[in-house]
Amino acid sequence: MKSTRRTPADTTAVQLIRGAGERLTGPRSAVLAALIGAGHALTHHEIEEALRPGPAVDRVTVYRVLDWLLAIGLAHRIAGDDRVWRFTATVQGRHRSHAHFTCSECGKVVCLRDVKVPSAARMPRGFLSREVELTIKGLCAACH
Amino acid sequence: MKSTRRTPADTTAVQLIRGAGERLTGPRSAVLAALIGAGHALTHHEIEEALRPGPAVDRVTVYRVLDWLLAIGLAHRIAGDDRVWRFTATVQGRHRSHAHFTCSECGKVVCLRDVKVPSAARMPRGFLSREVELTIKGLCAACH
DNA sequence: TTCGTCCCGCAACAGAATTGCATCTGGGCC
DNA sequence: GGCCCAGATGCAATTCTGTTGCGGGACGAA
Repeated sequence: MKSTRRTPADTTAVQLIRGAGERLTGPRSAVLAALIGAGHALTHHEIEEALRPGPAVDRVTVYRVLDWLLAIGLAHRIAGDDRVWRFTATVQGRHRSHAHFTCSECGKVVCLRDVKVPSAARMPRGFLSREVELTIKGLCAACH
Repeated sequence: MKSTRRTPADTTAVQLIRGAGERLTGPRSAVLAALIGAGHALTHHEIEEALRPGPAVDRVTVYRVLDWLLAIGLAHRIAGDDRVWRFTATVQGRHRSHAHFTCSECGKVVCLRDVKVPSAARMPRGFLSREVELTIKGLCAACH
């Protein structure tokens, strides 16, 4: 799918990592570029696929790069219904509340930008709300 | 925690299974009673704990009973942020849309009854919405 | 009581993610 | 440009969660 040629996503990825003052390495920019270039949330397996044409990257390294992206806030992690983590590049300015669509058939996850999420809700005594996530389950265009 | 003595949850569980016209067995009523008696969503591991004082039940049997409870609609399954399924007894009349709270610290999940969930949302072309789930992440009373 | 369905327990398996450790490297510093 | 080391990477082994196959046994209808 993706060629080894430099893409806009690559340069964006490098800029983001540099801008964050973090160490730049091959696996890091490659994984981030894959997330940026994808139109939906990627599983670890899909990320490996996307990295295929380039130099080989160890599975464990991908996991560690993803953890690192989460830690510095450049990526976001979603728990799907198939017990597999999915990752997206973080879009600036949208952190706390957002909506996702999950396909019950193929597991595909996409971020829904237009859906507004209730920002607050009544909680049991002593509970603290930090983040609100709205998940819509159904069938995607391909499985419908 | 729970004694082997018969509890209200036990009798409710037996009634629900009988009422559904399903075969009644020890593991089935025990698992359902554990779900009914708990104040929050239970993991498979927590269910095993809850069953501990009674006769031993195999791990696989617990999984199968849970699948069966899902199939006949007596239980509901929630995907937590820690890649672990959690289960609750289904409350009559509340199926399609509901809200959960997840503790980012200990992973505890509780159902929120008072929160109303947006019933519909604008979807990308060709996508079909079946179920809407609202998840609030934060800290529970114990971890706060 | 008899009997057939299907439930249970045991064992082996599968997939995702994590941990330990030795090696290598990005980039700050001279 | 070359040196150096914190920390990033690769490999192997392990943990954790959940699934599948199969033979024996129990539930409940007749």
